[in-house]
Amino acid sequence: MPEGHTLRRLALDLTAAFGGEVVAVSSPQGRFAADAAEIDGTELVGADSAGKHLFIEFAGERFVHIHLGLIGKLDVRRGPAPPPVGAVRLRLVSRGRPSEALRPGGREADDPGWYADLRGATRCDLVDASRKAAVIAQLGPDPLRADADPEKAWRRIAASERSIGDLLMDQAVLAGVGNVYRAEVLFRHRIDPQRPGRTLRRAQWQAMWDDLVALMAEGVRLNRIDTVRPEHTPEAMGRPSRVDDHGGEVYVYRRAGQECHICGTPVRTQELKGRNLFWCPRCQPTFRSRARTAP
DNA sequence: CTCACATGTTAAG
DNA sequence: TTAACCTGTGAGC
Repeated sequence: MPEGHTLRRLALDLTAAFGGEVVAVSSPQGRFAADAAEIDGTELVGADSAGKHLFIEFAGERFVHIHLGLIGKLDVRRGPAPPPVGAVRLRLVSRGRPSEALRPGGREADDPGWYADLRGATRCDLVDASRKAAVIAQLGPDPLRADADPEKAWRRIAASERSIGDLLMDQAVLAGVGNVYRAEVLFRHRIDPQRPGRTLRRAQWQAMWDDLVALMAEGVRLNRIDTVRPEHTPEAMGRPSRVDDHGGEVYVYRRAGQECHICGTPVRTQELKGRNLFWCPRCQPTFRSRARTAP
Protein backbone atom coordinates (compact mmCIF):
# COMPACT_ATOMS: atom_id res chain seq x y z
CA MET A 1 0.00 0.00 0.00
CA PRO A 2 2.69 2.46 -0.84
CA GLU A 3 1.60 6.07 -1.26
CA GLY A 4 3.33 8.77 0.75
CA HIS A 5 1.40 8.06 3.95
CA THR A 6 2.69 4.48 4.03
CA LEU A 7 6.32 5.58 3.88
CA ARG A 8 5.84 8.25 6.51
CA ARG A 9 4.16 5.76 8.80
CA LEU A 10 7.02 3.31 8.27
CA ALA A 11 9.55 6.03 9.08
CA LEU A 12 7.75 6.78 12.35
CA ASP A 13 7.42 3.11 13.25
CA LEU A 14 11.06 2.34 12.44
CA THR A 15 12.25 5.28 14.51
CA ALA A 16 10.09 4.22 17.45
CA ALA A 17 11.21 0.59 17.22
CA PHE A 18 14.93 0.99 16.47
CA GLY A 19 15.91 4.63 16.98
CA GLY A 20 19.08 5.01 19.03
CA GLU A 21 19.69 1.28 19.09
CA VAL A 22 22.35 -0.98 17.70
CA VAL A 23 20.80 -3.08 14.97
CA ALA A 24 21.70 -6.34 13.29
CA VAL A 25 21.40 -5.78 9.53
CA SER A 26 21.28 -8.71 7.16
CA SER A 27 20.09 -9.71 3.72
CA PRO A 28 18.83 -13.32 3.83
CA GLN A 29 18.09 -13.22 0.11
CA GLY A 30 21.59 -11.90 -0.59
CA ARG A 31 20.94 -8.98 -2.91
CA PHE A 32 21.76 -6.39 -0.25
CA ALA A 33 24.34 -8.52 1.57
CA ALA A 34 27.46 -6.45 0.89
CA ASP A 35 25.80 -3.20 1.95
CA ALA A 36 24.17 -4.84 4.96
CA ALA A 37 27.55 -6.03 6.21
CA GLU A 38 28.83 -2.44 6.20
CA ILE A 39 26.22 -1.19 8.65
CA ASP A 40 25.57 -4.39 10.57
CA GLY A 41 25.93 -3.79 14.30
CA THR A 42 25.94 -0.01 14.06
CA GLU A 43 23.43 2.41 15.54
CA LEU A 44 20.20 3.13 13.71
CA VAL A 45 19.80 6.86 14.21
CA GLY A 46 16.26 7.18 12.85
CA ALA A 47 14.15 7.04 9.69
CA ASP A 48 12.55 9.67 7.49
CA SER A 49 10.41 9.76 4.36
CA ALA A 50 10.19 12.10 1.39
CA GLY A 51 7.38 11.43 -1.03
CA LYS A 52 7.43 7.66 -1.59
CA HIS A 53 11.10 7.36 -0.62
CA LEU A 54 12.25 6.03 2.73
CA PHE A 55 15.64 6.76 4.29
CA ILE A 56 16.88 4.80 7.29
CA GLU A 57 19.85 6.55 8.85
CA PHE A 58 22.74 4.74 10.49
CA ALA A 59 25.69 6.14 12.40
CA GLY A 60 28.18 8.01 10.24
CA GLU A 61 25.57 9.50 7.87
CA ARG A 62 24.89 6.25 6.10
CA PHE A 63 21.37 5.89 4.72
CA VAL A 64 19.46 2.90 3.46
CA HIS A 65 17.38 4.29 0.61
CA ILE A 66 14.22 2.27 0.01
CA HIS A 67 11.51 2.57 -2.59
CA LEU A 68 8.73 0.00 -2.30
CA GLY A 69 7.49 0.36 -5.86
CA LEU A 70 4.07 -1.12 -6.47
CA ILE A 71 4.31 -4.34 -4.51
CA GLY A 72 7.09 -3.88 -2.01
CA LYS A 73 6.43 -4.31 1.67
CA LEU A 74 8.26 -3.55 4.88
CA ASP A 75 6.93 -5.32 7.95
CA VAL A 76 7.92 -3.91 11.34
CA ARG A 77 7.03 -6.34 14.08
CA ARG A 78 7.62 -6.92 17.74
CA GLY A 79 9.30 -10.08 18.94
CA PRO A 80 12.23 -12.29 18.06
CA ALA A 81 12.80 -12.60 14.32
CA PRO A 82 11.48 -15.89 12.89
CA PRO A 83 13.24 -17.71 10.05
CA PRO A 84 12.84 -15.51 6.96
CA VAL A 85 9.84 -16.33 4.78
CA GLY A 86 10.36 -15.74 1.07
CA ALA A 87 12.88 -13.36 -0.43
CA VAL A 88 13.74 -11.01 2.42
CA ARG A 89 16.11 -8.47 0.94
CA LEU A 90 16.73 -6.56 4.15
CA ARG A 91 16.24 -7.60 7.75
CA LEU A 92 16.73 -5.41 10.81
CA VAL A 93 16.83 -6.90 14.29
CA SER A 94 17.20 -4.75 17.40
CA ARG A 95 19.95 -5.58 19.87
CA GLY A 96 19.42 -2.87 22.43
CA ARG A 97 21.13 0.40 23.36
CA PRO A 98 24.76 0.72 22.34
CA SER A 99 25.95 0.38 25.97
CA GLU A 100 23.89 -2.73 26.57
CA ALA A 101 24.85 -4.27 23.26
CA LEU A 102 28.47 -4.36 24.33
CA ARG A 103 27.51 -7.04 26.81
CA PRO A 104 26.82 -10.55 25.58
CA GLY A 105 23.08 -10.99 25.23
CA GLY A 106 22.57 -7.25 24.99
CA ARG A 107 18.83 -6.85 25.30
CA GLU A 108 17.04 -7.75 28.52
CA ALA A 109 15.49 -11.20 28.45
CA ASP A 110 11.95 -9.89 29.05
CA ASP A 111 12.19 -7.44 26.15
CA PRO A 112 11.44 -9.22 22.87
CA GLY A 113 12.71 -6.28 20.79
CA TRP A 114 11.72 -5.67 17.18
CA TYR A 115 12.50 -6.93 13.71
CA ALA A 116 11.73 -5.60 10.24
CA ASP A 117 11.62 -7.48 6.92
CA LEU A 118 11.75 -5.90 3.47
CA ARG A 119 10.59 -7.75 0.38
CA GLY A 120 9.60 -6.85 -3.17
CA ALA A 121 11.07 -3.35 -3.10
CA THR A 122 12.26 -1.81 -6.37
CA ARG A 123 15.08 -0.04 -4.57
CA CYS A 124 17.24 -0.76 -1.56
CA ASP A 125 20.63 0.97 -1.62
CA LEU A 126 23.17 2.21 0.88
CA VAL A 127 23.77 5.91 0.11
CA ASP A 128 25.50 8.93 1.60
CA ALA A 129 24.02 12.28 2.59
CA SER A 130 24.66 13.91 -0.77
CA ARG A 131 22.90 11.13 -2.66
CA LYS A 132 19.97 11.38 -0.27
CA ALA A 133 19.81 15.12 -0.87
CA ALA A 134 19.91 14.57 -4.62
CA VAL A 135 16.93 12.21 -4.48
CA ILE A 136 14.93 14.67 -2.41
CA ALA A 137 15.93 17.57 -4.66
CA GLN A 138 14.17 16.05 -7.63
CA LEU A 139 10.87 15.75 -5.77
CA GLY A 140 8.04 18.25 -5.71
CA PRO A 141 6.53 19.41 -2.41
CA ASP A 142 5.24 16.63 -0.13
CA PRO A 143 1.96 17.39 1.68
CA LEU A 144 3.27 15.41 4.66
CA ARG A 145 6.27 17.66 5.19
CA ALA A 146 5.79 20.77 7.29
CA ASP A 147 8.38 22.66 5.23
CA ALA A 148 6.71 21.90 1.89
CA ASP A 149 5.95 24.81 -0.40
CA PRO A 150 2.74 24.28 -2.41
CA GLU A 151 3.64 27.27 -4.61
CA LYS A 152 6.33 25.17 -6.28
CA ALA A 153 3.70 22.71 -7.44
CA TRP A 154 1.32 25.50 -8.42
CA ARG A 155 3.88 27.10 -10.72
CA ARG A 156 4.25 23.83 -12.61
CA ILE A 157 0.52 23.16 -12.73
CA ALA A 158 -0.47 26.66 -13.77
CA ALA A 159 2.01 26.59 -16.66
CA SER A 160 1.14 23.15 -17.95
CA GLU A 161 -0.95 21.94 -20.85
CA ARG A 162 -0.94 18.45 -19.26
CA SER A 163 -4.03 17.21 -17.46
CA ILE A 164 -4.32 17.73 -13.72
CA GLY A 165 -4.75 13.95 -13.34
CA ASP A 166 -1.39 13.45 -14.98
CA LEU A 167 0.32 16.25 -13.04
CA LEU A 168 -0.83 15.01 -9.62
CA MET A 169 0.97 11.69 -10.20
CA ASP A 170 4.20 13.34 -11.34
CA GLN A 171 6.53 13.10 -8.33
CA ALA A 172 8.58 16.04 -9.60
CA VAL A 173 5.46 18.20 -9.36
CA LEU A 174 3.99 16.80 -6.16
CA ALA A 175 5.57 14.07 -4.04
CA GLY A 176 3.76 11.27 -2.28
CA VAL A 177 0.44 11.31 -4.09
CA GLY A 178 -0.41 8.07 -5.88
CA ASN A 179 -3.34 6.62 -7.76
CA VAL A 180 -5.75 6.55 -4.82
CA TYR A 181 -5.16 10.06 -3.49
CA ARG A 182 -5.20 11.39 -7.05
CA ALA A 183 -8.61 9.96 -7.84
CA GLU A 184 -10.05 10.88 -4.47
CA VAL A 185 -8.82 14.45 -4.17
CA LEU A 186 -10.06 15.24 -7.67
CA PHE A 187 -13.45 13.82 -6.77
CA ARG A 188 -13.65 15.73 -3.51
CA HIS A 189 -12.99 18.96 -5.40
CA ARG A 190 -15.26 18.07 -8.33
CA ILE A 191 -12.45 18.48 -10.83
CA ASP A 192 -12.35 16.67 -14.17
CA PRO A 193 -9.08 14.67 -14.24
CA GLN A 194 -8.58 15.56 -17.91
CA ARG A 195 -8.69 19.26 -17.30
CA PRO A 196 -5.46 21.01 -18.32
CA GLY A 197 -3.38 22.23 -15.39
CA ARG A 198 -3.23 25.77 -16.71
CA THR A 199 -7.02 26.14 -16.50
CA LEU A 200 -7.15 25.59 -12.74
CA ARG A 201 -7.62 28.58 -10.50
CA ARG A 202 -5.19 29.22 -7.70
CA ALA A 203 -7.88 28.87 -5.05
CA GLN A 204 -8.78 25.43 -6.40
CA TRP A 205 -5.19 24.29 -6.10
CA GLN A 206 -4.85 25.73 -2.62
CA ALA A 207 -8.00 23.91 -1.51
CA MET A 208 -6.75 20.63 -2.99
CA TRP A 209 -3.37 21.05 -1.32
CA ASP A 210 -4.91 21.82 2.07
CA ASP A 211 -7.13 18.79 1.64
CA LEU A 212 -4.18 16.54 0.80
CA VAL A 213 -2.31 17.78 3.85
CA ALA A 214 -5.22 16.72 6.06
CA LEU A 215 -6.11 13.51 4.19
CA MET A 216 -2.55 12.22 4.10
CA ALA A 217 -1.92 13.06 7.76
CA GLU A 218 -5.01 11.03 8.55
CA GLY A 219 -3.63 8.29 6.28
CA VAL A 220 -0.47 8.18 8.38
CA ARG A 221 -2.49 7.98 11.58
CA LEU A 222 -4.80 5.18 10.40
CA ASN A 223 -2.25 3.54 8.10
CA ARG A 224 -4.80 3.45 5.29
CA ILE A 225 -6.54 5.79 2.88
CA ASP A 226 -9.95 7.09 3.94
CA THR A 227 -11.40 9.95 1.93
CA VAL A 228 -15.15 9.78 2.47
CA ARG A 229 -16.69 12.69 4.36
CA PRO A 230 -18.74 11.94 7.49
CA GLU A 231 -22.06 12.41 5.69
CA HIS A 232 -21.11 9.82 3.06
CA THR A 233 -19.82 7.04 5.28
CA PRO A 234 -21.51 3.62 5.08
CA GLU A 235 -23.07 4.23 8.51
CA ALA A 236 -24.42 7.65 7.53
CA MET A 237 -25.85 6.38 4.23
CA GLY A 238 -26.84 2.87 5.26
CA ARG A 239 -24.72 1.21 2.58
CA PRO A 240 -22.30 -1.70 3.00
CA SER A 241 -18.72 -0.91 3.94
CA ARG A 242 -16.02 -1.76 1.44
CA VAL A 243 -13.05 -1.53 3.72
CA ASP A 244 -10.67 -4.41 3.08
CA ASP A 245 -6.95 -5.03 2.71
CA HIS A 246 -6.82 -2.47 -0.05
CA GLY A 247 -7.58 0.42 2.24
CA GLY A 248 -10.42 2.48 3.65
CA GLU A 249 -13.58 4.15 2.43
CA VAL A 250 -13.25 5.91 -0.92
CA TYR A 251 -15.51 7.64 -3.43
CA VAL A 252 -14.28 6.46 -6.82
CA TYR A 253 -11.00 4.56 -6.66
CA ARG A 254 -11.48 1.04 -8.08
CA ARG A 255 -15.24 1.54 -8.19
CA ALA A 256 -15.66 1.53 -11.99
CA GLY A 257 -19.24 0.82 -12.98
CA GLN A 258 -20.56 1.17 -9.44
CA GLU A 259 -22.85 3.99 -8.43
CA CYS A 260 -21.36 7.24 -7.21
CA HIS A 261 -22.06 7.61 -3.49
CA ILE A 262 -23.36 11.13 -4.04
CA CYS A 263 -25.27 11.16 -7.34
CA GLY A 264 -25.68 7.49 -8.29
CA THR A 265 -24.04 7.85 -11.70
CA PRO A 266 -21.78 4.90 -12.63
CA VAL A 267 -18.14 5.66 -11.87
CA ARG A 268 -15.99 5.78 -14.99
CA THR A 269 -12.48 4.54 -15.59
CA GLN A 270 -9.88 5.11 -18.26
CA GLU A 271 -6.20 4.34 -18.58
CA LEU A 272 -3.85 7.30 -18.34
CA LYS A 273 -0.15 6.67 -18.84
CA GLY A 274 -0.47 3.05 -17.82
CA ARG A 275 -2.52 3.69 -14.67
CA ASN A 276 -6.25 3.44 -14.17
CA LEU A 277 -8.01 6.72 -13.58
CA PHE A 278 -11.42 6.79 -11.85
CA TRP A 279 -13.94 9.60 -11.72
CA CYS A 280 -17.65 10.42 -11.60
CA PRO A 281 -18.72 12.04 -14.87
CA ARG A 282 -21.54 13.94 -13.17
CA CYS A 283 -19.79 15.17 -10.02
CA GLN A 284 -16.67 15.97 -12.07
CA PRO A 285 -18.12 17.29 -15.32
CA THR A 286 -15.94 17.58 -18.39
CA PHE A 287 -14.11 20.88 -18.38
CA ARG A 288 -14.69 23.19 -21.32
CA SER A 289 -12.69 26.35 -21.62
CA ARG A 290 -15.03 29.28 -21.83
CA ALA A 291 -15.25 30.55 -25.38
CA ARG A 292 -14.95 34.30 -25.37
CA THR A 293 -17.11 36.08 -27.90
CA ALA A 294 -16.37 39.55 -29.14
CA PRO A 295 -18.94 42.16 -28.11
C1' DC B 1 -4.94 -24.80 -9.29
C1' DT B 2 -4.03 -20.75 -12.70
C1' DC B 3 -4.54 -16.15 -13.87
C1' DA B 4 -5.15 -11.09 -13.78
C1' DC B 5 -4.24 -7.26 -11.37
C1' DA B 6 -2.43 -4.02 -7.76
C1' DT B 7 -1.64 2.37 -3.63
C1' DG B 8 5.13 2.44 -8.68
C1' DT B 9 9.25 3.40 -11.21
C1' DT B 10 12.83 2.54 -14.59
C1' DA B 11 14.85 1.26 -18.80
C1' DA B 12 14.59 -0.63 -23.30
C1' DG B 13 12.65 -0.29 -27.97
C1' DT C 1 4.62 2.97 -25.51
C1' DT C 2 5.93 -1.44 -23.57
C1' DA C 3 8.12 -4.62 -20.73
C1' DA C 4 10.40 -5.69 -16.65
C1' DC C 5 10.89 -5.82 -11.84
C1' DC C 6 8.72 -8.36 -7.67
C1' DT C 7 4.98 -10.20 -4.16
C1' DG C 8 0.34 -10.87 -2.57
C1' DT C 9 -4.50 -11.31 -3.25
C1' DG C 10 -8.82 -12.49 -5.05
C1' DA C 11 -11.59 -14.34 -8.80
C1' DG C 12 -12.56 -18.14 -11.57
C1' DC C 13 -12.21 -23.08 -13.01
